[in-house]
Amino acid sequence: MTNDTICYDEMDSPVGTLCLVADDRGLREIRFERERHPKRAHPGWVRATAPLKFARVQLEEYFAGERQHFELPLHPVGTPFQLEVWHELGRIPYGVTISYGELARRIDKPLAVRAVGAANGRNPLPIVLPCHRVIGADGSLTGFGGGLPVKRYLLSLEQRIAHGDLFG
Amino acid sequence: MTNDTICYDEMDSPVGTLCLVADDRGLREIRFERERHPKRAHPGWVRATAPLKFARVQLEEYFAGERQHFELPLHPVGTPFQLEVWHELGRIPYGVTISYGELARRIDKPLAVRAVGAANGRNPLPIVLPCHRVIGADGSLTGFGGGLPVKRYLLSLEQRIAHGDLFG
DNA sequence: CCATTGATGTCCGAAAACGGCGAGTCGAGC
DNA sequence: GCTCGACTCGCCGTTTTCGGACATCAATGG
Repeated sequence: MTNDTICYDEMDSPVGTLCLVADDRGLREIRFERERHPKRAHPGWVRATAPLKFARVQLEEYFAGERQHFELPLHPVGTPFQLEVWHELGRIPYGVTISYGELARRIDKPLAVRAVGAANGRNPLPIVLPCHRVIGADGSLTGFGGGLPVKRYLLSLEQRIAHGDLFG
Repeated sequence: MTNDTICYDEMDSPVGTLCLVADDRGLREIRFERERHPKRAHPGWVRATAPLKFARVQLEEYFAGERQHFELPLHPVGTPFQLEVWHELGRIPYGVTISYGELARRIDKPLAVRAVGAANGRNPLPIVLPCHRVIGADGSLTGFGGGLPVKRYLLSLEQRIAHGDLFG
Protein backbone atom coordinates (compact mmCIF):
# COMPACT_ATOMS: atom_id res chain seq x y z
CA MET A 1 0.00 0.00 0.00
CA THR A 2 1.74 3.13 1.21
CA ASN A 3 5.35 3.32 0.19
CA ASP A 4 7.10 3.72 3.50
CA THR A 5 10.63 4.20 2.24
CA ILE A 6 12.39 7.07 3.93
CA CYS A 7 15.03 9.11 2.20
CA TYR A 8 17.50 11.69 3.42
CA ASP A 9 20.05 14.15 2.18
CA GLU A 10 22.59 16.53 3.62
CA MET A 11 23.26 20.17 2.90
CA ASP A 12 25.61 22.87 4.09
CA SER A 13 24.22 25.96 5.78
CA PRO A 14 25.44 28.93 7.80
CA VAL A 15 24.54 26.97 10.93
CA GLY A 16 26.38 23.82 9.97
CA THR A 17 25.50 20.72 8.05
CA LEU A 18 21.80 19.90 7.97
CA CYS A 19 20.34 16.47 7.43
CA LEU A 20 16.94 16.46 5.73
CA VAL A 21 14.66 13.46 6.08
CA ALA A 22 11.42 12.82 4.19
CA ASP A 23 8.96 10.13 3.28
CA ASP A 24 6.38 10.11 0.51
CA ARG A 25 4.06 12.31 2.55
CA GLY A 26 6.49 15.10 3.21
CA LEU A 27 9.42 16.39 5.20
CA ARG A 28 9.88 14.51 8.45
CA GLU A 29 13.00 15.89 10.07
CA ILE A 30 15.71 18.50 9.88
CA ARG A 31 18.69 17.52 11.96
CA PHE A 32 21.58 19.62 13.05
CA GLU A 33 24.99 18.10 13.11
CA ARG A 34 25.15 18.05 16.88
CA GLU A 35 21.75 17.84 18.35
CA ARG A 36 20.71 18.01 21.92
CA HIS A 37 18.48 14.98 21.51
CA PRO A 38 20.58 12.84 19.21
CA LYS A 39 18.28 10.63 17.25
CA ARG A 40 19.19 7.06 16.54
CA ALA A 41 20.90 6.14 13.32
CA HIS A 42 18.93 5.63 10.16
CA PRO A 43 18.58 1.96 9.38
CA GLY A 44 17.13 1.40 5.96
CA TRP A 45 17.09 5.03 4.96
CA VAL A 46 18.04 5.81 1.42
CA ARG A 47 20.15 8.74 0.41
CA ALA A 48 18.34 10.63 -2.31
CA THR A 49 18.78 14.16 -3.50
CA ALA A 50 15.87 14.64 -5.84
CA PRO A 51 12.92 14.26 -3.45
CA LEU A 52 14.48 16.81 -1.09
CA LYS A 53 15.36 19.35 -3.70
CA PHE A 54 12.53 21.76 -2.92
CA ALA A 55 13.27 21.67 0.77
CA ARG A 56 16.93 22.34 0.18
CA VAL A 57 16.28 25.20 -2.20
CA GLN A 58 13.80 26.86 0.15
CA LEU A 59 16.19 26.55 3.05
CA GLU A 60 18.94 28.13 1.00
CA GLU A 61 16.60 30.98 0.13
CA TYR A 62 15.71 31.36 3.80
CA PHE A 63 19.34 31.63 4.81
CA ALA A 64 19.89 34.13 2.02
CA GLY A 65 17.13 36.26 3.53
CA GLU A 66 14.98 35.82 0.47
CA ARG A 67 12.25 33.65 1.94
CA GLN A 68 10.02 34.37 4.90
CA HIS A 69 7.87 31.29 4.94
CA PHE A 70 8.04 27.79 3.56
CA GLU A 71 5.79 26.00 1.14
CA LEU A 72 6.49 22.34 1.56
CA PRO A 73 4.56 19.19 2.35
CA LEU A 74 5.41 18.40 5.96
CA HIS A 75 4.98 15.17 7.85
CA PRO A 76 6.32 15.54 11.37
CA VAL A 77 5.67 12.58 13.63
CA GLY A 78 4.57 13.06 17.24
CA THR A 79 1.84 12.85 19.83
CA PRO A 80 -1.42 14.76 19.32
CA PHE A 81 -0.29 17.38 21.78
CA GLN A 82 3.06 17.81 20.08
CA LEU A 83 1.43 18.10 16.67
CA GLU A 84 -0.83 20.80 18.06
CA VAL A 85 2.12 22.74 19.39
CA TRP A 86 4.14 22.34 16.22
CA HIS A 87 1.20 23.35 14.09
CA GLU A 88 0.81 26.50 16.12
CA LEU A 89 4.47 27.27 15.58
CA GLY A 90 3.74 27.64 11.91
CA ARG A 91 1.57 30.67 12.61
CA ILE A 92 4.21 32.81 14.23
CA PRO A 93 5.18 35.41 11.65
CA TYR A 94 8.71 35.88 10.42
CA GLY A 95 10.80 38.07 12.68
CA VAL A 96 8.35 37.89 15.59
CA THR A 97 8.98 36.29 18.94
CA ILE A 98 6.49 35.08 21.53
CA SER A 99 6.83 33.47 24.91
CA TYR A 100 6.20 29.85 25.82
CA GLY A 101 3.27 31.01 27.93
CA GLU A 102 1.77 32.86 25.00
CA LEU A 103 2.12 29.76 22.84
CA ALA A 104 0.40 27.71 25.54
CA ARG A 105 -2.46 30.20 25.60
CA ARG A 106 -2.81 30.05 21.83
CA ILE A 107 -3.50 26.34 21.91
CA ASP A 108 -6.04 26.86 24.70
CA LYS A 109 -3.94 25.20 27.38
CA PRO A 110 -2.64 28.21 29.26
CA LEU A 111 -1.22 26.11 32.07
CA ALA A 112 0.65 23.59 29.95
CA VAL A 113 3.62 25.88 29.77
CA ARG A 114 6.37 23.46 30.53
CA ALA A 115 4.73 20.83 28.37
CA VAL A 116 4.83 23.34 25.53
CA GLY A 117 8.49 23.87 26.23
CA ALA A 118 9.12 20.15 26.08
CA ALA A 119 7.17 19.78 22.85
CA ASN A 120 9.13 22.67 21.44
CA GLY A 121 12.31 20.88 22.35
CA ARG A 122 11.23 17.88 20.33
CA ASN A 123 10.31 19.87 17.24
CA PRO A 124 11.54 17.65 14.40
CA LEU A 125 11.42 20.45 11.85
CA PRO A 126 13.38 23.40 13.24
CA ILE A 127 13.69 26.47 11.02
CA VAL A 128 10.67 25.41 8.93
CA LEU A 129 8.50 25.22 12.04
CA PRO A 130 10.07 28.20 13.75
CA CYS A 131 10.51 27.06 17.31
CA HIS A 132 13.36 29.54 17.52
CA ARG A 133 10.77 32.32 17.63
CA VAL A 134 9.63 31.15 21.05
CA ILE A 135 11.62 32.60 23.95
CA GLY A 136 11.28 33.09 27.67
CA ALA A 137 8.74 35.51 29.10
CA ASP A 138 11.63 37.68 30.27
CA GLY A 139 13.22 37.73 26.82
CA SER A 140 15.88 35.12 27.50
CA LEU A 141 16.49 32.57 24.79
CA THR A 142 16.32 29.64 27.25
CA GLY A 143 17.19 26.80 24.84
CA PHE A 144 17.41 25.32 21.37
CA GLY A 145 18.01 21.84 20.04
CA GLY A 146 20.78 22.89 17.72
CA GLY A 147 22.44 25.04 20.37
CA LEU A 148 21.73 28.56 21.54
CA PRO A 149 24.18 30.16 19.08
CA VAL A 150 22.10 28.82 16.24
CA LYS A 151 18.92 30.21 17.80
CA ARG A 152 20.63 33.57 18.17
CA TYR A 153 21.76 33.44 14.55
CA LEU A 154 18.30 32.66 13.21
CA LEU A 155 16.65 35.39 15.26
CA SER A 156 19.21 38.00 14.29
CA LEU A 157 18.90 36.99 10.64
CA GLU A 158 15.15 37.51 10.79
CA GLN A 159 15.47 40.77 12.69
CA ARG A 160 17.88 42.08 10.11
CA ILE A 161 15.69 41.14 7.17
CA ALA A 162 12.33 42.00 8.67
CA HIS A 163 13.34 45.40 10.01
CA GLY A 164 15.61 46.25 7.12
CA ASP A 165 18.52 46.93 9.42
CA LEU A 166 21.28 47.11 6.88
CA PHE A 167 23.90 47.40 9.59
CA GLY A 168 22.92 44.21 11.42
CA MET B 1 11.98 -2.74 -0.85
CA THR B 2 10.29 -5.54 1.08
CA ASN B 3 6.63 -5.89 0.42
CA ASP B 4 5.18 -5.56 3.88
CA THR B 5 1.55 -6.19 3.09
CA ILE B 6 -0.03 -8.62 5.51
CA CYS B 7 -2.88 -10.88 4.54
CA TYR B 8 -5.24 -13.04 6.56
CA ASP B 9 -7.95 -15.61 6.15
CA GLU B 10 -10.33 -17.54 8.34
CA MET B 11 -11.14 -21.22 8.47
CA ASP B 12 -13.37 -23.52 10.50
CA SER B 13 -11.84 -26.23 12.63
CA PRO B 14 -12.86 -28.65 15.35
CA VAL B 15 -11.57 -26.15 17.89
CA GLY B 16 -13.45 -23.19 16.50
CA THR B 17 -12.76 -20.59 13.86
CA LEU B 18 -9.10 -19.95 13.21
CA CYS B 19 -7.65 -16.78 11.78
CA LEU B 20 -4.48 -17.26 9.75
CA VAL B 21 -2.13 -14.36 9.19
CA ALA B 22 0.85 -14.22 6.86
CA ASP B 23 3.24 -11.88 5.12
CA ASP B 24 5.47 -12.53 2.16
CA ARG B 25 7.98 -14.34 4.35
CA GLY B 26 5.62 -16.85 5.85
CA LEU B 27 2.91 -17.59 8.37
CA ARG B 28 2.87 -15.05 11.19
CA GLU B 29 -0.05 -15.94 13.39
CA ILE B 30 -2.79 -18.43 14.06
CA ARG B 31 -5.48 -16.91 16.22
CA PHE B 32 -8.24 -18.61 18.09
CA GLU B 33 -11.57 -16.95 18.31
CA ARG B 34 -11.23 -16.22 22.01
CA GLU B 35 -7.64 -15.75 23.01
CA ARG B 36 -6.11 -15.24 26.39
CA HIS B 37 -3.85 -12.44 25.16
CA PRO B 38 -6.17 -10.73 22.68
CA LYS B 39 -4.15 -9.12 19.94
CA ARG B 40 -5.00 -5.75 18.55
CA ALA B 41 -7.15 -5.48 15.46
CA HIS B 42 -5.65 -5.68 12.02
CA PRO B 43 -5.33 -2.26 10.44
CA GLY B 44 -4.42 -2.47 6.81
CA TRP B 45 -4.56 -6.23 6.60
CA VAL B 46 -5.92 -7.69 3.43
CA ARG B 47 -8.18 -10.68 3.29
CA ALA B 48 -6.72 -13.17 0.86
CA THR B 49 -7.36 -16.86 0.50
CA ALA B 50 -4.74 -17.94 -2.00
CA PRO B 51 -1.52 -17.18 -0.07
CA LEU B 52 -2.85 -19.11 2.92
CA LYS B 53 -4.07 -22.12 1.01
CA PHE B 54 -1.19 -24.41 1.97
CA ALA B 55 -1.48 -23.52 5.62
CA ARG B 56 -5.20 -24.16 5.60
CA VAL B 57 -4.88 -27.50 3.83
CA GLN B 58 -2.17 -28.72 6.18
CA LEU B 59 -4.19 -27.70 9.21
CA GLU B 60 -7.18 -29.57 7.86
CA GLU B 61 -4.99 -32.62 7.35
CA TYR B 62 -3.71 -32.26 10.90
CA PHE B 63 -7.19 -32.16 12.36
CA ALA B 64 -8.10 -35.18 10.23
CA GLY B 65 -5.21 -37.06 11.84
CA GLU B 66 -3.42 -37.33 8.53
CA ARG B 67 -0.51 -35.02 9.19
CA GLN B 68 2.03 -35.18 11.98
CA HIS B 69 4.22 -32.23 11.12
CA PHE B 70 3.94 -29.11 9.06
CA GLU B 71 5.92 -27.96 6.06
CA LEU B 72 5.33 -24.26 5.78
CA PRO B 73 7.39 -21.10 5.66
CA LEU B 74 6.96 -19.53 9.10
CA HIS B 75 7.65 -15.99 10.20
CA PRO B 76 6.72 -15.55 13.85
CA VAL B 77 7.66 -12.19 15.34
CA GLY B 78 9.16 -11.94 18.82
CA THR B 79 12.19 -11.28 20.98
CA PRO B 80 15.33 -13.39 20.51
CA PHE B 81 14.48 -15.38 23.60
CA GLN B 82 10.95 -16.03 22.42
CA LEU B 83 12.16 -17.10 18.99
CA GLU B 84 14.53 -19.53 20.65
CA VAL B 85 11.74 -21.04 22.70
CA TRP B 86 9.37 -21.23 19.76
CA HIS B 87 12.03 -22.79 17.57
CA GLU B 88 12.61 -25.45 20.18
CA LEU B 89 8.89 -26.17 20.23
CA GLY B 90 9.17 -27.36 16.65
CA ARG B 91 11.41 -30.24 17.74
CA ILE B 92 8.93 -31.90 20.05
CA PRO B 93 7.65 -34.95 18.20
CA TYR B 94 3.99 -35.53 17.50
CA GLY B 95 2.15 -37.11 20.39
CA VAL B 96 4.92 -36.42 22.92
CA THR B 97 4.70 -34.10 25.91
CA ILE B 98 7.51 -32.48 27.87
CA SER B 99 7.58 -30.16 30.87
CA TYR B 100 8.36 -26.46 30.91
CA GLY B 101 11.50 -27.26 32.86
CA GLU B 102 12.63 -29.73 30.22
CA LEU B 103 12.06 -27.14 27.51
CA ALA B 104 14.10 -24.64 29.53
CA ARG B 105 16.94 -27.14 29.78
CA ARG B 106 16.83 -27.80 26.05
CA ILE B 107 17.57 -24.17 25.27
CA ASP B 108 20.41 -24.16 27.79
CA LYS B 109 18.64 -21.91 30.27
CA PRO B 110 17.55 -24.38 32.91
CA LEU B 111 16.54 -21.63 35.33
CA ALA B 112 14.44 -19.62 32.91
CA VAL B 113 11.47 -21.82 33.57
CA ARG B 114 8.86 -19.19 34.12
CA ALA B 115 10.25 -17.17 31.24
CA VAL B 116 9.75 -20.23 29.07
CA GLY B 117 6.19 -20.44 30.29
CA ALA B 118 5.59 -16.82 29.42
CA ALA B 119 7.14 -17.21 25.99
CA ASN B 120 5.01 -20.27 25.45
CA GLY B 121 1.98 -18.20 26.31
CA ARG B 122 2.88 -15.74 23.58
CA ASN B 123 3.38 -18.39 20.93
CA PRO B 124 1.87 -16.80 17.81
CA LEU B 125 1.65 -20.08 15.94
CA PRO B 126 -0.17 -22.58 18.14
CA ILE B 127 -0.76 -26.02 16.65
CA VAL B 128 1.99 -25.53 14.07
CA LEU B 129 4.52 -24.80 16.79
CA PRO B 130 3.11 -27.28 19.27
CA CYS B 131 3.11 -25.39 22.53
CA HIS B 132 0.27 -27.68 23.57
CA ARG B 133 2.83 -30.45 23.99
CA VAL B 134 4.36 -28.61 26.93
CA ILE B 135 2.71 -29.35 30.27
CA GLY B 136 3.47 -29.05 33.95
CA ALA B 137 6.14 -31.21 35.53
CA ASP B 138 3.39 -32.95 37.48
CA GLY B 139 1.43 -33.69 34.33
CA SER B 140 -1.13 -30.90 34.72
CA LEU B 141 -2.02 -28.96 31.62
CA THR B 142 -1.52 -25.59 33.38
CA GLY B 143 -2.64 -23.32 30.53
CA PHE B 144 -3.24 -22.60 26.88
CA GLY B 145 -3.93 -19.46 24.91
CA GLY B 146 -6.96 -20.85 23.18
CA GLY B 147 -8.35 -22.34 26.38
CA LEU B 148 -7.57 -25.55 28.20
CA PRO B 149 -10.30 -27.55 26.43
CA VAL B 150 -8.53 -26.92 23.14
CA LYS B 151 -5.22 -28.06 24.62
CA ARG B 152 -6.92 -31.18 25.86
CA TYR B 153 -8.46 -31.77 22.46
CA LEU B 154 -5.18 -31.45 20.61
CA LEU B 155 -3.34 -33.75 22.99
CA SER B 156 -6.01 -36.39 22.89
CA LEU B 157 -6.13 -36.20 19.11
CA GLU B 158 -2.39 -36.80 18.93
CA GLN B 159 -2.54 -39.59 21.49
CA ARG B 160 -5.25 -41.29 19.53
CA ILE B 161 -3.41 -41.11 16.23
CA ALA B 162 0.08 -41.76 17.51
CA HIS B 163 -0.86 -44.74 19.62
CA GLY B 164 -3.40 -46.10 17.20
CA ASP B 165 -6.09 -46.19 19.85
CA LEU B 166 -9.09 -46.84 17.66
CA PHE B 167 -11.46 -46.46 20.56
CA GLY B 168 -10.31 -42.96 21.55
C1' DC C 1 2.50 -32.60 53.39
C1' DC C 2 2.34 -27.71 52.79
C1' DA C 3 4.32 -23.03 52.46
C1' DT C 4 8.19 -20.48 51.05
C1' DT C 5 11.83 -19.03 48.09
C1' DG C 6 14.68 -18.06 44.24
C1' DA C 7 15.74 -17.84 39.34
C1' DT C 8 14.13 -15.60 34.28
C1' DG C 9 12.27 -12.83 30.29
C1' DT C 10 8.43 -10.06 29.03
C1' DC C 11 4.50 -7.20 29.51
C1' DC C 12 1.63 -3.77 31.74
C1' DG C 13 0.14 -0.43 34.80
C1' DA C 14 1.30 2.93 38.18
C1' DA C 15 4.29 6.20 39.89
C1' DA C 16 7.97 9.19 39.71
C1' DA C 17 11.17 12.17 37.37
C1' DC C 18 12.05 15.47 34.07
C1' DG C 19 11.95 19.33 31.09
C1' DG C 20 13.75 24.99 26.11
C1' DC C 21 8.22 27.92 31.98
C1' DG C 22 6.53 31.46 34.70
C1' DA C 23 4.43 33.83 38.59
C1' DG C 24 5.40 34.96 43.19
C1' DT C 25 8.39 35.93 47.28
C1' DC C 26 12.20 37.71 49.59
C1' DG C 27 16.51 40.10 50.43
C1' DA C 28 20.31 42.79 49.05
C1' DG C 29 21.87 46.78 47.10
C1' DC C 30 21.40 51.45 45.56
C1' DG D 1 11.10 52.98 47.41
C1' DC D 2 12.63 50.39 43.58
C1' DT D 3 15.06 47.05 40.83
C1' DC D 4 17.05 42.91 40.16
C1' DG D 5 18.70 38.43 41.02
C1' DA D 6 18.19 33.90 43.29
C1' DC D 7 14.94 30.93 44.99
C1' DT D 8 10.40 28.17 45.44
C1' DC D 9 6.55 26.05 43.78
C1' DG D 10 2.87 24.66 40.73
C1' DC D 11 1.72 23.51 36.26
C1' DC D 12 1.40 19.42 32.42
C1' DG D 13 2.78 16.03 28.70
C1' DT D 14 6.34 12.65 28.03
C1' DT D 15 9.79 9.43 29.38
C1' DT D 16 11.76 6.45 32.47
C1' DT D 17 11.68 3.47 36.21
C1' DC D 18 9.76 0.16 39.00
C1' DG D 19 6.96 -3.56 40.85
C1' DG D 20 4.04 -7.28 39.98
C1' DA D 21 2.25 -11.01 37.45
C1' DC D 22 2.79 -14.77 34.39
C1' DA D 23 0.97 -21.40 31.07
C1' DT D 24 7.26 -23.29 36.46
C1' DC D 25 9.79 -26.10 39.39
C1' DA D 26 13.27 -27.79 42.54
C1' DA D 27 14.99 -27.20 47.02
C1' DT D 28 14.16 -26.08 51.76
C1' DG D 29 12.12 -26.11 56.47
C1' DG D 30 8.47 -26.42 59.32
